[in-house]
Amino acid sequence: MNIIDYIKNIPLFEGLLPEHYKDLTSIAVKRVFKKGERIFSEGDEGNGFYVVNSGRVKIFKLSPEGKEQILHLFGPGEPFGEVPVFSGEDFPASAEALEDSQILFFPRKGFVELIGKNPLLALNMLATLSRRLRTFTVLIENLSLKEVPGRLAAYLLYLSEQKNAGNNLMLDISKNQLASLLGTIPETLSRILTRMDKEGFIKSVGSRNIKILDRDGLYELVGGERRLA
Amino acid sequence: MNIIDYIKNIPLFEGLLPEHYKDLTSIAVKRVFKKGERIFSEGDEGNGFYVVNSGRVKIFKLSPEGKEQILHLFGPGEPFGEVPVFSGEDFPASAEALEDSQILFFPRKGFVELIGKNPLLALNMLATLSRRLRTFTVLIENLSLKEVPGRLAAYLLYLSEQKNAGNNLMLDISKNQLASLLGTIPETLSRILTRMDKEGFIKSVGSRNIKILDRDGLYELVGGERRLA
DNA sequence: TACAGTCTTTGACTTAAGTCAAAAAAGAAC
DNA sequence: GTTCTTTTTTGACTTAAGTCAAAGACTGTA
Repeated sequence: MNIIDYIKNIPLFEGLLPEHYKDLTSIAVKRVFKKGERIFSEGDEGNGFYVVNSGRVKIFKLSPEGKEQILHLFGPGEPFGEVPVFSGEDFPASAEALEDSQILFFPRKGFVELIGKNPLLALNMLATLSRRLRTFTVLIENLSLKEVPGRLAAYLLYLSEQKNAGNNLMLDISKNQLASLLGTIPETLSRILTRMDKEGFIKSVGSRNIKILDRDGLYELVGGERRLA
Repeated sequence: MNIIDYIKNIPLFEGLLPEHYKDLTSIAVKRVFKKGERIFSEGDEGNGFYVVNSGRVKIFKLSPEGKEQILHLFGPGEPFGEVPVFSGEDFPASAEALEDSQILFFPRKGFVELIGKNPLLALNMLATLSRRLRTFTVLIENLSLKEVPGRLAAYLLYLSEQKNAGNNLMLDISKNQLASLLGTIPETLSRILTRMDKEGFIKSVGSRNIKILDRDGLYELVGGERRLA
C-alpha cells in the first residue's frame, strides 16, 4: 500500500484537497517498529509527530520504582506525539509498539508549514488535541475521584460500547497492561475482577473474556452509588 | 480599560495584526464574576471560550461524594474553556471564580472563523492546547505514580521557581484548595506539612508562608529517592 | 471588639490498595 | 508433547491516606 492511500484514510486529514494529500505524502516517512520496541522516550526532542498505520502503540509514563501509567492506547489512523510539535518542548511521555507496527512520521517543520497554509488542517488538529484533553480529564477524574472498582467498571462499559460488543467482551490488552491503564497493579486488578465475578456483576471466561451480567450494577459502581461488598 | 487593550496583552493573541485585534474586539464580550461564582459547569454546552482579564479562576471536577479535584488555576491573560470550541462537545469540567474576576468571552462561531482566516492564531491556540496536555501529563503522573509528599514537594519547588521567590514562599491559594489541587484532602496535607517541618525540609511560618530549608531534599522527595520518615 | 464563619490542625480509627512471595495457568518455543 | 517463560491469581501482611470528630486559629463584617 502506498503512503498516499494511508494518508487519505487518516481522520486527522479528512476534508483536505488532493494537493494537500500530495504535500503530506511528500513529507511523510514510513517507519516500522517491532513489538515492544520504543518509538520515543520522555524527554526526547520531538521534531515531528506520528500516525499509526497498522499495529498498536501505547503512550506511558514510568515511575522511578518502575510502575507504569498508560496515558493512551492508539490504533490505526490515530496520531500521537503531537505535543512537542506545537509547544516546542520535549516529549512529555514515552511511546512503545504493543505489536509489530507500521507508523508514519511527519517532520515538524514541513507539517507546521502545511498547517499555516491550510486552516482546515489546523482545525482538525485543534479538534484532535481538544479530544485528547477531554480524555485526560476523564483519566484524572478516575485516578483522583474514583476507586479501582469504579475505574474498572467504567472501562468494561467503555469496551462494550466502543466495540459494540454487547455483553461479551474480549479484552484487547493483557491484564497487566489493563492494570497500568487503570492506574493500579495486576494483583489488585485480579482481586477486583474476582470480587466482581463473585458478586454477580460479571463472569470471567478464560483469561481474556468477560461477560457482563449486571450492566446497571456496573454503572452504579462507576457513579459511586454502589460499591463492592 | 478598553477591551482592545486587554486583548493586546493576551499571549494567545500575540503576533496578530491590528485588524485581527479589531476582529477579536468586535466578537469579545466582557463579563464579571463574583468570588465563588460558577462560570460554567461540567456538561454545559460550550459555545465559546474565556480569557481571564483580572482575578483568578479554577477549573475542577467533583466526585459524587463531593471531593474536588482542581485541574487548573488560571490568572490574567490565560484562556480557558476552549475544549468544546474545537471538539464540539460539552465542557468536560466546571469553572469557578476564586476572586472577583473580569473575564472576556469569545463566542465560538466568530472565533473559529477568525482562526480559519488566520494561521498564526491557529498555531498559537495549538501551542496553548499542547502545553495544557503537557501539564495534564504531569498531573496524571503525580496522581498515579507519586505519593502526596512528593506531589507537595513538587508544588513547593514549582512555586519557588515560577514566582522567583527564592526560599520564602507565600501560598497563593488556601490549603484547602491546595489539597484539592494535589489530589488529597486538607487533613492529609496538614499532616504532611507538619512532618516536612519536623524533618527539616521546610519551616511553616503562619498559615500562608513556608520557608524552604532543604531544597535538595525536596527534589529527592519528588524523584522518589527519599521519603518522609 | 466581638461574633460568625471558615480554615487549619490534631487525634483516634478505618480502609483501599500496595508489597512480597509463591502457586497456578496460559502461551511460546523447541 | 515437553519445557521454558510470561501472565495471572492467591495468600499473608503492610501502609499511605482517608474518615469522623473536635479543638484552635484566622478573617471579615457588623
